[in-house]
Amino acid sequence: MNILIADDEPFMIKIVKAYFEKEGFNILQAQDGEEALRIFYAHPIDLAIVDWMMPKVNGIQVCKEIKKQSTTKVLLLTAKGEDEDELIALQSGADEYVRKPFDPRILIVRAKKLLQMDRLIYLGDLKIDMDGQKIYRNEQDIQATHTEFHLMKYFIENRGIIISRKALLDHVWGFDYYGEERTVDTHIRRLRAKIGDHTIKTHRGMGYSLEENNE
Amino acid sequence: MNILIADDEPFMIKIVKAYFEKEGFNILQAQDGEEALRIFYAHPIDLAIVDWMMPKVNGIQVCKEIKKQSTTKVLLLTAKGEDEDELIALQSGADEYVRKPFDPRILIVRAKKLLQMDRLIYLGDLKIDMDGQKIYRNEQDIQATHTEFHLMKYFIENRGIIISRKALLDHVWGFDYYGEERTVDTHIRRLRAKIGDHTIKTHRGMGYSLEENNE
DNA sequence: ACGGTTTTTTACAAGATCGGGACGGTTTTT
DNA sequence: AAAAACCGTCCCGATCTTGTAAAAAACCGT
Repeated sequence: MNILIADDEPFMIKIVKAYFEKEGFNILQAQDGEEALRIFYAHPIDLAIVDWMMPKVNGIQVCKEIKKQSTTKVLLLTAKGEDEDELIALQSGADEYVRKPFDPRILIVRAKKLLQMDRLIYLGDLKIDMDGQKIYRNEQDIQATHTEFHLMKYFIENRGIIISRKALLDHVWGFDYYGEERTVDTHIRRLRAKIGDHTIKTHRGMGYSLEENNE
Repeated sequence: MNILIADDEPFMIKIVKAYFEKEGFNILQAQDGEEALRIFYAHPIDLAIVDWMMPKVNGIQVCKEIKKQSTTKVLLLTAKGEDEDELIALQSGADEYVRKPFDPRILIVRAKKLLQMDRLIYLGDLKIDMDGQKIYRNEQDIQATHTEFHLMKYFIENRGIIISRKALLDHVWGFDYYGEERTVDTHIRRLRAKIGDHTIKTHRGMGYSLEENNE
């Protein structure tokens, strides 16, 4: 998850950065609006946390520019406290608005809400969207088929533990499915080809398991 | 659009009601948490604006109850002003949090944002006017029909995720619609003809999805 | 090192799914 | 009233997915 923080106060960036990195986010930083946009165009940003008052290009302009190009989430920060400003912020397309000074935990909560972290699962270079039924590898949709996705889903729900072919047939294909156990092998193989060999481990005579740490 | 307002101060309800009705919303009101839930169960509510401090059942509880049952949006109102409270509010599942006293216009903006109204969405060479019910391609109105627009709207509200035909029938045609699933295909085809083939992607055996980046 | 067993790989045919064309019925516009 | 637009359904050919079988490779205890 890449988060861009744009603020002209180095101290502010330092604080926010520290909190977000503790939560496992990857942080990119900018000191003014121009730099913010340059970074935005050069990297895949999931969320931009932008201060309103910045040199060169202000936060509102950055927000509008980002929103014109993409669906990247934007959170506006501001030292101002007028209701009027909040209106302008929201109308410029910002997804969220937080007033300075703020409790950093609130920023985290709001950021996570914007990023819909609850439906996304990260596993090494993989990202699984449980709602969207998609699997990404290095941000690229691997185009998993129906069975492949449900296989992956069941592995994730039982990650780390060894699952027998029978259990997989029962849960992915349905308990009333009648077919060869070896069919599972083929689908494991197809899935492996898409997500990388290392992620699903074979346990001879027992079944397969999804490994937490791949490498 | 049905909005439920729950607050124990009649004056508060009166103000909010007035503003929202001016915007064309249909308002239902409750004086305490118990009444709020009763109304919620009896009517299709799009958004619940709930005061934290209420007799019998408080706002947090109402929020949790609503979220347990549905995906109805909840906006919490509060006279308190602690950051701590905002955290509790968001963690209880509330979608938005507004402190009293507030500028009614902000409440409107936030409500509309939650309801995904009044928004212009850009998607490659497309522009979708959620409010005006129009879709433009290269600034040209593509003259989408009623069903086509609502199909598009639902895709946008769930962009990037794979949506089954059944889900589309349920949400675009209505959960009580009885008809062929393949009808969806035909409308997808007609929509594609107007917006370009690339935007809506087919996922064999799963459904369709609206892609963020059309390359 | 060997032979039996289990897993991986390859190949292919059956089956399911989808896109597009066409059509008739209904509603809206002219 | 006629014409146009819109909607839902059906069908067919093209395409993708899936299950199975069979060959190749890997594994394991002796």
